[in-house]
Amino acid sequence: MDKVTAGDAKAPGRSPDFIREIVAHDVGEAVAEAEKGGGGYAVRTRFPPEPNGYLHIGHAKSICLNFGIAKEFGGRCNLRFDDTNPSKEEQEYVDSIMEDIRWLGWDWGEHRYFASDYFGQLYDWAVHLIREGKAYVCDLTSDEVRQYRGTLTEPGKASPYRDRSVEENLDLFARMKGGEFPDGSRTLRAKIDMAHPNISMRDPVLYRILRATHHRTGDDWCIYPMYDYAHGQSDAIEGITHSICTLEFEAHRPLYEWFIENLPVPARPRQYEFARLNLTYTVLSKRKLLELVSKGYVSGWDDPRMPTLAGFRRRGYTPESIRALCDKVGVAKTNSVVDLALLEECLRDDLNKRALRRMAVLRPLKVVLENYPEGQVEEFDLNNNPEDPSAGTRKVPFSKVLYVEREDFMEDPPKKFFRLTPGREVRLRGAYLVTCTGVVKDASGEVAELRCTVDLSTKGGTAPDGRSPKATLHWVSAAHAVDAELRLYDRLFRAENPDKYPEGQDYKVNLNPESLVTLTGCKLEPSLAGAKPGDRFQFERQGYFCCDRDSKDGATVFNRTVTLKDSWARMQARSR
RNA sequence: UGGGGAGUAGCCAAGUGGUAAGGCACCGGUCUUUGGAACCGGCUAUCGAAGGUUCGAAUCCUUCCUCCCCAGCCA
Repeated sequence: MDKVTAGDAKAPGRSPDFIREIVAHDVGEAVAEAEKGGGGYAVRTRFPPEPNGYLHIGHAKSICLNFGIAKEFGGRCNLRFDDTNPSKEEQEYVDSIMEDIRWLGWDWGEHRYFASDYFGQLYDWAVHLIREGKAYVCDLTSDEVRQYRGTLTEPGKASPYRDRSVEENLDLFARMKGGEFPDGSRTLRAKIDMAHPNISMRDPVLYRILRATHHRTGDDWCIYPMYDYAHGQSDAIEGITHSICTLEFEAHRPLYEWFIENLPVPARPRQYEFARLNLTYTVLSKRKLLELVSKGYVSGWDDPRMPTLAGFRRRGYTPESIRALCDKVGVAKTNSVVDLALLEECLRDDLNKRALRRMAVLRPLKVVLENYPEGQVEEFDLNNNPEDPSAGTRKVPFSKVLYVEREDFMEDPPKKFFRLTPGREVRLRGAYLVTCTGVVKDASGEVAELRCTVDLSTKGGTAPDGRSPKATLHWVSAAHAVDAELRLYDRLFRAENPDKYPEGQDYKVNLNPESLVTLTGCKLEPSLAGAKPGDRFQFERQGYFCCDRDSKDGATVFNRTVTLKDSWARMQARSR
């Protein structure tokens, strides 16, 4: 038995949630008991994913809760795959789940288990229930079972097979296991109470016959335990003290407890329920995520628009930012929908402190500096991160022909537009103050090029007379620029609640047609040439970007993780 | 109309009989070589409603209202 430790029940600056309060209380009693010479215990939790899909941000909340509590109280958190339905579960999913939990920053040590590890024990316990007269083999079809179950307001009625003898049940159950009966022809059911007001207590199914190759046990079994029967007993086998799950299992708790009370299990875990995480502009149901992937609405489980951990990772989110979100949303029992903006803020807060700054021009507009010497190249030292002097500086080349952002020029600007316009002086970040002197247009009248003059006395961006333009622009030297593809991602759904749609439609009508805008021919400063997939940067004035794994030599690809806050854009939107 | 839960600001969420924390969003302002960041201020909540108990109620009692979950051989 692990050592009893109280740990720190209180995260700094935050009051403990109701589950941590329960755990702290239980640990307190265990410590007191241990001091009186009793056994006591250490906290044991578990994260129990079903390997039938990729982990998403909703799982992150559960992961942080379970692993977080174990860590804070000096206990342990097991990783247990709830793999009782081989028709939906795959090895690919168990691999991705482990990768994602590790990426999030948690470690289950040696304690990785599978419900399928317990199939033998679970079977023996089912036999035990039969012997006690508390379970029976039922020959009703699934339709009949449904009819016999009753409704929310009417009691069910007993299955005609409910009173089979122990011997007959034992024989039948063994033959179910032995493969003598076709799929779906019989079930093993608990004998509880067909009139119970809680429907999950009306003789729930424990085992069904199902011929499917299991990702771990292969074809060893043709009967598989149901969740309700497998979960609590798996908890008991592992010595779980606090079995934390989401609200929809609250009604199953009496059944969870019924099994624990009626079986010779080695421990008495207790179940607690909390509200799952929901986000605006996001769907998190596994069915929908699977549909988006399998029907090609996104490029895969790790498409940067997916709310999966793999998607967030590829998009450029940090594990720290996701953990910060989980920390900030709290743990309670109210159904809630958290604003996506909170997650974005967690990310910006993290990356603002850590991401190196770079200059990248998304939509290039050529600028010729008329009075700058032809062929001359200067190198400026720019801060890698103004928030963190220890991040140092890097060299950025400057020359006569540059690119600036097309959006940073307007020939006929509205009031309060501070950037480039004919006759106006702006600062080129870290370089010089320049003034727009001319506009060159192409045959169609589009602005093709800008002419500017440089004030050579403003080297580094400060004027000797102290004048300071209102705008500072990012730029890239044309001759030194690295070409890149930039993928500008936006929310996958345009509706705050994607599940609200017109009659006869479905959630997919809310898909955002502009969730991905791909830009090619973007111009990056040369220091970005060596970026590796996964590297994150702040492209100044644009947002945070992450080098994508699609990058090849000479063909760099960056994903936009999130934009910077843009008060100009907000102002524009408001005035419209 | 059965059972199980939940209602505190636009969104989360503390609060556990002593006079409503904090975060996000939003709105101002200061500062700024990122229209970013930082900093300051605002957002002044009939605590779902109505009764009651109490010197005192978001917290206790009663009734009512609204929302969520449960009728898979899914988890």
